[in-house]
Amino acid sequence: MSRDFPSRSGGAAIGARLRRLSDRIDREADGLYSAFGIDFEQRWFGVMNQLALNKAMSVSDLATALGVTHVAVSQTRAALIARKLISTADDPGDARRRVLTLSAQGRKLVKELGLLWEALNDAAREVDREAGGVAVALARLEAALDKRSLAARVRMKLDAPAKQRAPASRI
Amino acid sequence: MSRDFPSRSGGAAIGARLRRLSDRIDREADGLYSAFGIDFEQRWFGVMNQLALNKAMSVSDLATALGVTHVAVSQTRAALIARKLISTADDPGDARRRVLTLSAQGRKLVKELGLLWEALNDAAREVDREAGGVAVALARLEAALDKRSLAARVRMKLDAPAKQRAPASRI
DNA sequence: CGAATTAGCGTAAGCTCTTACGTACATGTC
DNA sequence: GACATGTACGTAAGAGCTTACGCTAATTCG
Repeated sequence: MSRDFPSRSGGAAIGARLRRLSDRIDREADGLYSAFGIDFEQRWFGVMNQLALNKAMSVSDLATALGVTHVAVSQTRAALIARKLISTADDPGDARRRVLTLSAQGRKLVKELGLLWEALNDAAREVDREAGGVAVALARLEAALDKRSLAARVRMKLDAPAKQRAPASRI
Repeated sequence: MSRDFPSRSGGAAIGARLRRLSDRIDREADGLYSAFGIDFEQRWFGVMNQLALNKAMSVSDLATALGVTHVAVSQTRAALIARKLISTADDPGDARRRVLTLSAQGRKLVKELGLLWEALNDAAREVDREAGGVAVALARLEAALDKRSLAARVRMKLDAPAKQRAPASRI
């Protein structure tokens, strides 16, 4: 909570806001799977999608592709193995690596989900357009922070004695 | 993980992305507090800020203002009471309610944090401008989803037999 | 060639929210 | 006045990530 960036719009914390947004989207997707009688969870999407696109991937490759830690991928790996949707094998070229692939059952499910995923994607694009490009804005936000971190910007502002600051206005 | 909305930019899941962004911002702010020798956590900001602005507020008022559940506020309340930054009292007009206020120590800390918060806010606005208005885009995203949910949009797309769809393109 | 360093991955525990539930209180209805 | 319903809030437990750690394997360096 209390993550403000920047904190306007009624002072709603952006962190909680972002999380609520993503939770909402996931919940709606989960609801669609249920409505279509498909035993699937949106949080598996990334791994299943990547394996459908790339045949076989390691835990660390998936982590990089999905932008999460290898631990999160490992946790999803365990859930998908339990449901027999993927399988793993040792990498003959590197004993440290595990190669994940879709099982026959997993491929079948991905095929089944194809139309729904396509429609989800179309709907997501539509909403993003209406919102004026959230994804692009987020990419720019990441780039801006990479260029100069928030902490560095704050330090610059605190070290600028000549500049006259507006009166304090917390939000 | 695997939350795609929409899923491009290397397929990074927007959910994880949003969370990483907010975690990053919080961590940078926490780092600044440490650098200035101030025992404070960015996650308390919302509650402390609201109490500084509004004198006294109930748990549910804070929850509404901050856009989180009352449970999250209650959890923060406990942490801030443990650190003697706020205090609570019964509401004479409604025995169900607890009124939270800044303690003397809390007011002193808020005063101490004033300049840093202001600089943080300026930096946040600056980054938001460079990113092309993330907060505004997020507000529009919420509004678009309120207008028509993602699930409703998906259903419309699946129920559109006349429209010819492009070949399946998972991302 | 052996030691040091880096890489891959699984497990445990923590973070910061959430939902579910229960208790107490306030309000509305008959 | 009694009962039903709604509200406020605290606690327990869960979600979905994270960090920390440890083990094994591969690579680098002297």
